[in-house]
Amino acid sequence: MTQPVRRAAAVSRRGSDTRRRAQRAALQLFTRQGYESTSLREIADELGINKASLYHHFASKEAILQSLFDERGTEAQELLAWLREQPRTPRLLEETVLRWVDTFTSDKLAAIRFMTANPLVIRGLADSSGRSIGAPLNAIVDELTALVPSGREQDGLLVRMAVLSINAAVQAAVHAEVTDADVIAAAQRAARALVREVGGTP
Amino acid sequence: MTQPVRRAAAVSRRGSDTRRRAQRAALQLFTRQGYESTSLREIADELGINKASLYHHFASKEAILQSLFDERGTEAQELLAWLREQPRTPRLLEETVLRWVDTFTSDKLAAIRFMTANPLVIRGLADSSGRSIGAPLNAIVDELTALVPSGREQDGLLVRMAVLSINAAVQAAVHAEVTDADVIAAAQRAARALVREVGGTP
DNA sequence: GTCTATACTACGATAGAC
DNA sequence: GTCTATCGTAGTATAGAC
Repeated sequence: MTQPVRRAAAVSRRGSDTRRRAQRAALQLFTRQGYESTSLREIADELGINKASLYHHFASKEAILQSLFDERGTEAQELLAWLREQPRTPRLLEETVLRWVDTFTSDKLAAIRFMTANPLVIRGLADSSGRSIGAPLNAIVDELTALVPSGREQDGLLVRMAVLSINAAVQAAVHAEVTDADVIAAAQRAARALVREVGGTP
Repeated sequence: MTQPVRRAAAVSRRGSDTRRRAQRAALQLFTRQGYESTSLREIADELGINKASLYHHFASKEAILQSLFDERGTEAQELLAWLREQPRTPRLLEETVLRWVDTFTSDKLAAIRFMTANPLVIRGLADSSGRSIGAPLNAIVDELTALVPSGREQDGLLVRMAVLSINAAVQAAVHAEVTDADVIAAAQRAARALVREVGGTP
C-alpha cells in the first residue's frame, strides 16, 4: 500500500522514458547521418523496439524532429528584448555580441552540431506558432546590422559571422580532436575578433 | 560537303550538352533542397527529358554528384605543395592563410554553397582515387596547425576557422541580400582577423 | 506500450523499342 | 539519345491483436 506513490515525478514532466530515449537516439542519428538518411527503423533499432511502436510516441517522423526543438532555450528572445530597450551607443554592437557568445554552453553543442549537419532541414523548420526556428536569432542579427552604417554590407556580414561563430567553430572542429570547452572558447575569441574587425576599419 | 566540320569543338572537351545541363540543374537542386531530397525525376523535369534518359549520361545518382567535383580546381594541392617547401618562419601561418583566401573567386561560390548545404554528403564523398574530397584542404590545415604551439587547441581551431571563412561567410549570407563580391571580401577580412587573433595572444 | 501485418508511395535503376 | 514500361526495394504510415 505504500509503494507506487511518486511515479509521475520519477518520469518527470514531459513524455515517457521511451519517448525521451527516442529523441536522444534521433538527435544522434540525425547529426551523424542526416535527417533524410535516417529511417524510423534505425531509430527504433537503437531503442530495441519495433518501428511501428514509435508511432505511439510521435505522430510522424517530422514530429520527432519538431519535438527536439520544443524545449529549446529562450536566450535569443531574452537577448532580443534586452537589445530593443538599449540606447543606441557605439558600444552596443560589441556589448550585444559579447552577451550572445556568453550564452554558449557545452550542453547546447549537441543541438548546434545537429544544425550544422542539417542546415536545410533547419531552414524549413517552423515552431508551433509557424515561425522559423531561427527567427529570434535572425531578428537579433537584423537589429545589429542596423547599427552598422548602411551601404556597408561587408560589415553586416561580419556581424552575422560573429553571431554564428559557434556554428563555424563546431564545423571547424569536425576533423579535429578538441574538447567542447575549446570549441566554445574558440567561438568566443572568433566573435570578439570579428566584432573588432567591424569597428576597426571605419 | 563543307558543313558539319567543327562539331567536337562546339560541344567542347567533356560531355554532351544534355550532360552539362543536367550537372547544372543537379547542382542547383542539390544546393536548394539537399542531395537526398532531390530525385532524378526532378532533375530530368528541369531538362524536359525523361528520368530514364539521365542514365544514358550518368551511371547513377551518385555519379552525377561525383561528376560535379571532377573538374574542380587544384588550388589546394598547389598551395599545399608550396607550403611544404617553405622555411618555418613566424609569418608563414599568416602568409599561407592570405594566399588561400586570395584564391576565393565568384565562380567558386556555387560549389561552396553546395558544400555548406550538404556537409554530410561532402564528408562521405571520395574522388576517383578514393581520397576524401576535402583531403588537400585538410592537409593544409594540418600543416598550419602544426605551426601553432602544441597544446593550444583553441589556436588550431581558429586557424581552421580562418581557412573555412569562405564557408562561414556563405552561410552568414543566406538570409542577407549581398553580392558575391561582398561575401568574398567579408570572408577575407574574417580570415585576416582570425589569424591576427591567433598571433595576438601569445 | 509493443507487436505483426500490410497499405501505399516514391525512389533508383534496368530492359528494350524507336 | 530519348522514350515507355517495369522491377525491386525501402520508406512512412496505419490497422488491429495482444
